[in-house]
Amino acid sequence: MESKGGSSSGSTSKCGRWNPTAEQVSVLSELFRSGLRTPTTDQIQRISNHLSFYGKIESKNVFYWFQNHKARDRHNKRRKLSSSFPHHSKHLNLLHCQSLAEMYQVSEPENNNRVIETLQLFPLNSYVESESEKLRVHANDDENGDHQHHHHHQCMDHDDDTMFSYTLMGEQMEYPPLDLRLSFL
Amino acid sequence: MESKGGSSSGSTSKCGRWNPTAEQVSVLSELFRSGLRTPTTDQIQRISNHLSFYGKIESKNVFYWFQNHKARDRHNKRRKLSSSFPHHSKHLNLLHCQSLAEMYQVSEPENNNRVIETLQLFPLNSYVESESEKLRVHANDDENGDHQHHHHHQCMDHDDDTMFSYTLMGEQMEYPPLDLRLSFL
DNA sequence: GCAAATTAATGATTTATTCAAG
DNA sequence: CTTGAATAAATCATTAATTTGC
Repeated sequence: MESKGGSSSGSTSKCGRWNPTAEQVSVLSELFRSGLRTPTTDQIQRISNHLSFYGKIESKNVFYWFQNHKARDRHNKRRKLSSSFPHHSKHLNLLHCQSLAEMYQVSEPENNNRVIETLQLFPLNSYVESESEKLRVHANDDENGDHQHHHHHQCMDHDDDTMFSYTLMGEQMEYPPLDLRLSFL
Repeated sequence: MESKGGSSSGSTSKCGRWNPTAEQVSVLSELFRSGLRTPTTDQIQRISNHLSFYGKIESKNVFYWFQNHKARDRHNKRRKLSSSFPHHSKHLNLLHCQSLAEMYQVSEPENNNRVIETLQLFPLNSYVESESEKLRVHANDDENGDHQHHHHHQCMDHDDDTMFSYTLMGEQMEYPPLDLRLSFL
């Protein structure tokens, strides 16, 4: 609420640290997106000048913003790459590949094999994957039987890859309660 | 009505497309609410396995469900956010894709001169994706403005790089539009 | 009550962007 | 500079809800 309270000279926050307004962040993000990564001193000065219209800002804030943003962006990208492997890329992987396991057989994670501990039982305490770190596991996937080749017409071939139900377990069971049903993760 | 007619192997519908049962949707929603957004192949497999108890399902259905749900959730949140911005007046409520103007980098006397050749306007509400989602900012290393792929899209197809004006968005605005605000560089 | 017609949801495809290996 | 990998956005398409006339 305070981030845009003062239109120009941000009086809201105690001047502990720069608190960018939404507009400032937008402009900075756009500059970043446009390819600007390490602005020159001159550019920093200009950016700061113009952003001062939206709130209190100093040149060093701009400098730090770009530095932090560059680093975090790189970090995020790296994490994203390492943690998510191809499930599906268009219909190449998921739909056309006979065995995804061949492609996705990643090595066994050392000790982090199981997934999302928080979810394992009751997920009532909502685990949120935050921007700082979404816990993600490169679990070795066992076979994924996604082999479909569907063309533009329906009549889809249902290779029911995972066709076993709880009836295997013997008795006729009711639907398990919702919260228990999540335990498979 | 018939959506759960077949308890397990959905024989009800003609296999046009997956028709999730209420239980399946419940579980998926619960997982989503718990923070799961892009399940790994392994997770998809498990989810599909366990949801098959409630009806016919395939892995790709799980995958698509999460994709769609994530996208639509994000979309809804974005719209909600943008509509709940009574703060700054007029020009702030640009919703989706609109590329209003392009701007050029003025020639910097220095050699370090980033380009910013064609900027599409970015959504102003993009600074908050959702409460459980990371702020996504992207770098772009498009240095020399050679876009070899421009498409015919309906929403944004502005190639006239010299056409822009403030008046597009209204008459008197407090803040210049974002893409123009970059012209100070 | 019931279906044809219409609308709203949502499953499934296609397209556009992105970073980063090569 | 090119291309691979992986989305996320946008779009297409089909199913369910619902409206409507009988």
